[in-house]
Amino acid sequence: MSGLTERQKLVLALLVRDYVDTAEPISSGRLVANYHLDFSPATARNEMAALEQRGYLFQPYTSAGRMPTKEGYRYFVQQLMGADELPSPIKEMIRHQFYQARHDVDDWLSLSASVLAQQSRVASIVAQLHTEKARLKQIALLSTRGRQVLLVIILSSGEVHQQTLILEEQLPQEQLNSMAAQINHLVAGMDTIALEEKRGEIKDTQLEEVFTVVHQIIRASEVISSGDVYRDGLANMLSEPEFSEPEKAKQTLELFEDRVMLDDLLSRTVIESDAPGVHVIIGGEDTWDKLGDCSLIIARYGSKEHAMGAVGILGPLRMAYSRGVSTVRFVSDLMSELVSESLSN
Amino acid sequence: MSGLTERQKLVLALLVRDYVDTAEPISSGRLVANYHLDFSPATARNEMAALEQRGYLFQPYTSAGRMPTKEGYRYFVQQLMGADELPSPIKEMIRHQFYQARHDVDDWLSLSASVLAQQSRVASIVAQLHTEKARLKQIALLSTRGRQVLLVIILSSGEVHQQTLILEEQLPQEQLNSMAAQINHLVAGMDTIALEEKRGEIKDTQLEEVFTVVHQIIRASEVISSGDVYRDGLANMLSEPEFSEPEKAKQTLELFEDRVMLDDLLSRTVIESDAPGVHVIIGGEDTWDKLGDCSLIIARYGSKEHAMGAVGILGPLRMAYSRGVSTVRFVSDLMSELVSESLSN
DNA sequence: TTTAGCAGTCTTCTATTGAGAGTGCTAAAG
DNA sequence: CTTTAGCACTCTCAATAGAAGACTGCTAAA
Repeated sequence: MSGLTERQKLVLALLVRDYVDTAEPISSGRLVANYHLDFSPATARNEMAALEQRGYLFQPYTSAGRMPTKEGYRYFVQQLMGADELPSPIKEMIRHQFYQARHDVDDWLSLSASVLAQQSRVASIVAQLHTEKARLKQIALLSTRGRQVLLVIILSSGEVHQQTLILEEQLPQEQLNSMAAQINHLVAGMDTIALEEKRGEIKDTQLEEVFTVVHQIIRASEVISSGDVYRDGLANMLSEPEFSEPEKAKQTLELFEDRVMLDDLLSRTVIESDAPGVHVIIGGEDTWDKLGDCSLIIARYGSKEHAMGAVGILGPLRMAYSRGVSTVRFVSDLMSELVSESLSN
Repeated sequence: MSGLTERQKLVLALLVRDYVDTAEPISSGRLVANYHLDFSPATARNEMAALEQRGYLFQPYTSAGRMPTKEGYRYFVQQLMGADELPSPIKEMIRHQFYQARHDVDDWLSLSASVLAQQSRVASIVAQLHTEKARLKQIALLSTRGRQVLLVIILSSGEVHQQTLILEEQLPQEQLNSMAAQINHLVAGMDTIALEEKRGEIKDTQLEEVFTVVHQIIRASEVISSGDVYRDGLANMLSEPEFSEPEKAKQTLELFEDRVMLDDLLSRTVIESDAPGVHVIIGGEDTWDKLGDCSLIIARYGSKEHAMGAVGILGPLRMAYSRGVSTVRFVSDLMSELVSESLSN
């Protein structure tokens, strides 16, 4: 089986485009008229039949118009889709928003999620990831109130973890400082294995408790997984006609609420695959079955060596892929830029 | 207009109960048969007509069964609803879950949200609030990576804020420590006004930058508003028949996604009202119009002095109020207990 | 190879109808 | 005076049928 003819590609591309706009099966006549094609509806019909033969199109019922299959979307994205750059004014606006948030790194993440949701009109996901082997840089212990103490852990990757502990008894800040200093002195730069070996050297009970928590957190960081996940634009999704059946909507929402699934999705796309750039996963099948009838456009930001993460959008199969890819690429590039800038000195 | 007769109350209570179960208009015959009432359907019809007269019931169309109005639900909740305690095994299970999370205060919040969502089968909201006038307790500056520095701010209420700053140039941790010590020495215990007056005493540029951020954060804390908001159980909602129309579902989801609206809702229920205990807000009208056709069951946890937070559930009007109130009460009491325990020394 | 013409197929819309559910009213019974 | 049986009436809902419309696939001609 050889490739598609140029005309078949044209028909497929236009059909996908039209279907994404209208969400209705596209007929031969409609296609020819809408795009002023220089061949007749009958010819278009022949081509459409050929495309159906190959599994790129299907009809919801005999003698209705045709819609793209998942395969059809995949072919479109891989072979036919052109770049659909964001308009400059929008790019400028986004840059400006990030500029205003430049002082607060944490805001970048929620801002990314918000920008993606707004631009793509579907749901967005932004996550911090850690891939590097975790080494402890330093910890701090800060008295907050009563017996509550905030433990802040900073890893060599720049990743920050925090946890509120409840001590056996209230301790003054000075003593907490000295405890933190002891731990820092003892274990700075160590990974989980080296850390384990140091355990014997700790005598004090309180200190050991803190040590245990530090150890746990660092061990948790060694598993490839994501930290905070930011989401936005959920409500966008529900406007799409594909989610008018509550069953579908519920499934998708559950996917979106389930951290474990998201983690899995993110790590498989972004971490395991070495290829940089934007990944497009169209619908679920075997490996991605969790995705169901949704598509994911996702990209890594930051560099492999540094703390990094992933930004992406999640929408129905019928999605403006071209625009989506551009948006995700733009935002991930921007994030990479900001991160690397903030690390230089 | 005098109150309802006992029999009217009975009819209303049973009707609400039945309607909450079935989501279908309840007919006189059905009510009498289902609950083995010792009067006839005709009598029930008369009572229902009287209840409709008062605005507690309505018919979706002539000669259909009847459903409760918002007013009907309100009367039910205020006058008729009995306590519907959680079963002991479930209480034990929840206690056990919290026990396992006892070391990590932050987990309490997400756990609360998860428990509420699971028990009530609707969506849950858990938020930390601050009501107290913000005073600075201490800050810390921790070098994370490159020019990025983590600023941790602890208020006298025990509230923790953090923000990642990007400095002009990379500084060693020792210097950051000394900067933090300077600021702590200068402004510990101060509120925003006192802080403003101290601004002049700072000469160093870097120090001033940090000072500005601290000032901003503390000022932001003076506005009554919530910090992190935890949500869960969104997918539960979509199973309810009232959200089968996508329009409704979208509205509700937007309410749930909109932090500003939630903040407003929370602060008005929980902070402005002095009454402790569980609040039930049924549907939106004038003051609560944002709520639309949803109900909110919410309670404060912690004590007023320590400004703690709120836990609640958000569901359709047709909600198991009795069970909902018990669940919210149980969780908020549990949280109060845990918090006060963690503060004692 | 392309295309006009056309028969055939399937959905969708509208109208109609009948069944069923439940009410309100009336008048009788308690 | 309260309660209840009986009944006419109303309105929804489901099913059916028919007509209109939208497209296709095929065939044969260009």
